[in-house]
Amino acid sequence: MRYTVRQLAVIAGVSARTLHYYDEINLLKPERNPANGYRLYDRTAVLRLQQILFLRELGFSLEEIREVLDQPDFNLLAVLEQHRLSLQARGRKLADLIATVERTISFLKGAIEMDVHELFDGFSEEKQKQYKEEARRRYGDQKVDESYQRWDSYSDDQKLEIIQEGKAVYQDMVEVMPYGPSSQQAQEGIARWHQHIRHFYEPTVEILAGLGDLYNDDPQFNATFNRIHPGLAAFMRLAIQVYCQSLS
Amino acid sequence: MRYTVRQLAVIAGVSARTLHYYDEINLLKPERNPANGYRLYDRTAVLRLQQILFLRELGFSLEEIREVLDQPDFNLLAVLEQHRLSLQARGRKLADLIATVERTISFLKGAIEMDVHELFDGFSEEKQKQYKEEARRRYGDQKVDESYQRWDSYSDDQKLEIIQEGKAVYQDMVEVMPYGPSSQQAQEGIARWHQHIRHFYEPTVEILAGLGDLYNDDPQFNATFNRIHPGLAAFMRLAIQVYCQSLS
DNA sequence: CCTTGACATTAACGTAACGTTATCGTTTAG
DNA sequence: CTAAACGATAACGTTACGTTAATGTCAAGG
Repeated sequence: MRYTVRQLAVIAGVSARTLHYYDEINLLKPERNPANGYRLYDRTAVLRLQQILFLRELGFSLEEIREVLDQPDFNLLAVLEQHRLSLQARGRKLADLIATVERTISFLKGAIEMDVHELFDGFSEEKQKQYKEEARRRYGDQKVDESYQRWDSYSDDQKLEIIQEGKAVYQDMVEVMPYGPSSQQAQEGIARWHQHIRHFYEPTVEILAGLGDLYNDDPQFNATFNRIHPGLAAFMRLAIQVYCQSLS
Repeated sequence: MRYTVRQLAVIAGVSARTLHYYDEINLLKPERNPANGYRLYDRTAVLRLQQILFLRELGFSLEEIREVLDQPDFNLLAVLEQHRLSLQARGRKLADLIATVERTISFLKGAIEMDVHELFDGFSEEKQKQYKEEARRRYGDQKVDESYQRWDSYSDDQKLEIIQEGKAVYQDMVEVMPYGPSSQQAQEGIARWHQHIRHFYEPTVEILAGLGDLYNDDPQFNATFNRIHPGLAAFMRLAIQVYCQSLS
């Protein structure tokens, strides 16, 4: 009994194109019917296809499969052991990747909380208290409480949206850096930033200037800004100072 | 400061071709020097490239990266969560694959033990006893014990080598099947097989003939041989019979 | 005998993300 | 002024097929 392409394809659960391709790359060459050129697969071809599909499922490339099958005295065990090692290496890489993505996710989540309320609570519990106390000293209990209320009144979606806006604001600041901190462009950027932080509280001139200092003097804030772009923290402080002068 | 392709490529640790390609697919389009058509990458391009490379490291496709970056209000967090899920799915697939390979390896190792001493001990404990008793009845205690000693004297590596040789022997038998069991080719194959099984014991004519019968009459042996090639068991028996006649 | 539908064939392009020539123009160092 | 070094574009190669497209073959029915 010999099979035509489609017959074998159906039996083996592959496409006819796949068999054509295996023929083309000399991986599985069937006999031919001289009358019409049809491919004819006999039992040995079926067996070989089984082997091919088996190894393919194990993740071997067709090239490797051909090498293995065309080597009459190949050591399947050694090949499989080797293959297992490379699969495990891939697994480790994938695990690393997932870990990285997860770290990024939690970093972003943390950064959102931070970014979101960075003006008062910052990063760690300790820092949070520090900022809060400092804020209470500088701006009074009322302002601080009001700020928290304001922020908490947003839904999660709204919070996210605001964060996105914040990112855009800082990105814009980066782009106007070449024009200098007192340039028209930079001042427009700071004005936008001014609007933006209204989501957190009603900013007074002192608060604005204080933020400019905070961005520079606090190592973590500083790092955050300079990670967006080197020199951004310093640029922001200068631009904010100019902005505040123009307000008064 | 603007960078040329190579300059940026060196800074970012990618190839110039990569930058050409990103330009080509509209992922990162630099300015052009109108005089000579050279690409010019400014700071914003550098920033965008950083983002691209970051997302690429996380396993995003360039298509996805473009969608993400060109959406000004994209939700990076949601994208990452989704991405994490697909990575984890890939991880599960890989783990399944590795498990399959490992099962195959231990199956093969088991099969080797079986294949290796199949002539006396076979597959299950029960079968093993059956074969052993049958062997003792047919060939005597001494022969059987000697056989086990002989086999046990080999190292694991040597055992593996012998198994490989066995596979080659049976493979050769398949290839000479078309010539018939009494053909020159088949008889040479049996002679080689005869040599091969010396690794297990000193074969007498009775043992040889008995093995030919065993290969056919025992369902598991029969299946093993016919899995190598349909009809191999029967072919072996016939060829062995001819071989034994020529010996006496 | 002819048509029709289901099959067969080969040829060709498309995929993702570049690597690798190959040819040709431009810039720069000596 | 020349040669090296760098820029540009064009085009093919990679993997494992999927997907048309054009064309030939076979069995069954009218």
